[in-house]
Amino acid sequence: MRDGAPTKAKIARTALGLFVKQGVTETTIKDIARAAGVAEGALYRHYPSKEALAWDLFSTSFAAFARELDDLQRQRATTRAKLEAMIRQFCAFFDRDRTLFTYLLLAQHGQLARVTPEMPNPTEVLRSVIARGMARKEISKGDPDVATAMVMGLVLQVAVGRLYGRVTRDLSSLADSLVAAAWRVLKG
Amino acid sequence: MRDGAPTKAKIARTALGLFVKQGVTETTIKDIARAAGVAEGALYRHYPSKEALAWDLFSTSFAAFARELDDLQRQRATTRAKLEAMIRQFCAFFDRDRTLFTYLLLAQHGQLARVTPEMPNPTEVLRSVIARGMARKEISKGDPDVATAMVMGLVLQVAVGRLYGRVTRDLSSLADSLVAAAWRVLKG
Amino acid sequence: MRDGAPTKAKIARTALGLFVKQGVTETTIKDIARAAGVAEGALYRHYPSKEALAWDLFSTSFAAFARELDDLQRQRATTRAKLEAMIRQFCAFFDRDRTLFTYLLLAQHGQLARVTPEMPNPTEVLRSVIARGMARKEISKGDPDVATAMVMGLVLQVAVGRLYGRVTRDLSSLADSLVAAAWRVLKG
Amino acid sequence: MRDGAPTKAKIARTALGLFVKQGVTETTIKDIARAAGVAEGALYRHYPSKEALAWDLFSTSFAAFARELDDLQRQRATTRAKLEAMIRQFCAFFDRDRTLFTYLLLAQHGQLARVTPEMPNPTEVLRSVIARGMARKEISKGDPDVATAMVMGLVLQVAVGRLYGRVTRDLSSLADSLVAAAWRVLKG
DNA sequence: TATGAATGAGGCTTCATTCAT
DNA sequence: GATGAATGAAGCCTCATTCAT
Repeated sequence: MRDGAPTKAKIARTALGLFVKQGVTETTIKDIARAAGVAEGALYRHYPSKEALAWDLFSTSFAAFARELDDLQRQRATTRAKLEAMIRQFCAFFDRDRTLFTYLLLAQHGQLARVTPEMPNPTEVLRSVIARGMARKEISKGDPDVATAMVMGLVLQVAVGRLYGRVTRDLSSLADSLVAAAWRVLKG
Repeated sequence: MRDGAPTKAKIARTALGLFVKQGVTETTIKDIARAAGVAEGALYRHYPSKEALAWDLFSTSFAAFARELDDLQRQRATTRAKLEAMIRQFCAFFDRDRTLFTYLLLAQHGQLARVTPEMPNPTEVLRSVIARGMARKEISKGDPDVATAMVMGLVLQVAVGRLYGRVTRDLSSLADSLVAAAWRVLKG
Repeated sequence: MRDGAPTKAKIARTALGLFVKQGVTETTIKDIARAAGVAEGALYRHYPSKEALAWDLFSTSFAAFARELDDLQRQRATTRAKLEAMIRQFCAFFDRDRTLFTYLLLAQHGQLARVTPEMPNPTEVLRSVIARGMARKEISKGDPDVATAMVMGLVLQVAVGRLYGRVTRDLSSLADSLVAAAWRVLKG
Repeated sequence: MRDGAPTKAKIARTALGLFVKQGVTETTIKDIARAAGVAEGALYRHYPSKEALAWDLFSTSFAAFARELDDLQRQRATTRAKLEAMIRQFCAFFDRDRTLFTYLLLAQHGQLARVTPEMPNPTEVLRSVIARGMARKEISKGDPDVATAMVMGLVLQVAVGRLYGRVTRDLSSLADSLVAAAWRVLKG
């Protein structure tokens, strides 16, 4: 993080880490500048405001992850296969970049409120898979929103446990268990 | 002489609502005072600081809820009955006081970080029930922390869905489904 | 200081102590009330404001002390006797009520600025004795204001030394030295 | 990029004047900022707090003045010459920068309480000269702390008189009288 | 582009004073 | 007379943003 990286990337990465660790509001421009090794004013050369930085960090990756999930899901035929691919992707994402995962899916900053229905959205992708599965009778019928929440919660809360150190194995190594549990929840 | 108790209660309730809606940091003393219909200084007769107010609100009810869960659990014999009682309690709590539930269990303010191991803790209560159930072979063996996270996530994420309006039925009316799903997760 | 004394006296004495120890501005009504064992509002039954309290404490005793000095001085014939009587009175006053002495003569609160020329004033009494002594040629001629300051400083700074613990004997036991020194200063 | 040094100097000088005129506690950040012609926040780029500013102003010059006195004293052989040099330095300092002199030696803000025994200290310098003079029998024997207080008071109170307008000549022009008076006090 | 000093609005808190009881 | 809760102005300080260099 010293100097090789261009300033903008350095700022983005540093800010992400601080946003996750302390929250967006609690992170000051000075914090970011100091940690990134640049001057305070430098940030404004690349982002119009702190809020814009927070949103840029969020929206870019949030949509990208949703698209990844959707691509994966499309390449599978059965609900079971789609679900499995998606959960494995969640786990892989977490293990690869815990900080970004947390920022997108666990942190309760205000960004989520700015997500519009048109934006690609991981929860929506999961929901559509589940709803289709119900229609196809591959899983038991029920409220698709409730089912989606259950599966999402199942996975995310284990990620939280990993974050806090209560869960000690990598998420990827728990993927089989997560998939099995999710499937039992959906299969009824 | 005037009785300060009603003012204190008004401040506490108002602050809770604002903390949940906007976050603790984002809520100003002026916000609280205005919404509670008191002067800014009034707050400081009842709480030493905004931070202390946020913590008092959290810690008092957090521990109380954990104790409720524990009492319930003790009065049941089987793991299944314990689990069911606890999940119903979560649902009832949510339906009765959504704001408080959110503040204690969903909001990501810094309060959770201040919970000490000695404090009664809802997650710990659930974990001990699950760990015991595994020992007694009433549920399938596995990492109790992972299982706890799964069940907790299952329930909490549905509460989140309800909060955001995606789930439209009261949690209590979904309790049966939640218990069934949780049981399938644990039963293996 | 518990209860026997009437409230007003209790407040006055307590306030004086705090004013000297911490300064008037730095002493709050709450400080006074707590130390005096009364409610905050009680003070306003006896004094219109904190400032009025500070001034009352000052002006009453300041003038009284000046009158004492003046009485003493009048009862002596020679400048030497007058000077000696006054310095002994300073010492006795300090030893008897160090706190009040400090408040009147050493503390740099704003009260001194409110002293009007008509008010009896210890420095003025000393000055008139010195000026008369010069006129009578009992002491060497010079600027009476300079001479007054020298004598006053001589005595007061020793009081300061006593206060801070650098000087360890009571002022009264140093009175002879102080008188002798003052006299040498004035005699030229 | 802008150079902060002039701003810092402006703040320091302005604050010093206000601290002397009204006292530290009675001087607000707004007062300083307005008088210095800068924004309130500017102060905090140069000093961490108002208290730190007050202390910095005090401690820097207090120690420097003590060192000056000590240098002067060392370059003289006799107690009489040392005393004379020091008193002349007091007078010159007062005449050159009355405000700073007042802040260091006359104002009763809390700074004096923070002076540690290791810090160079004008009173200590004077005391050591007097103590040595007594040991060498150049002046009459006695309590060196009492003698120090007397001489110090002699000089300082004349400065006070000058400040308040009762004494109308510059201190430097009174130096001879002060030295003579101090010497009479010490010579016994 | 980068730097970091300067700005100034606004946040948290204190505290003299008032007032209902 | 006394109590202490309530008021609200004002103080100190923070921090996103601007701007001279």
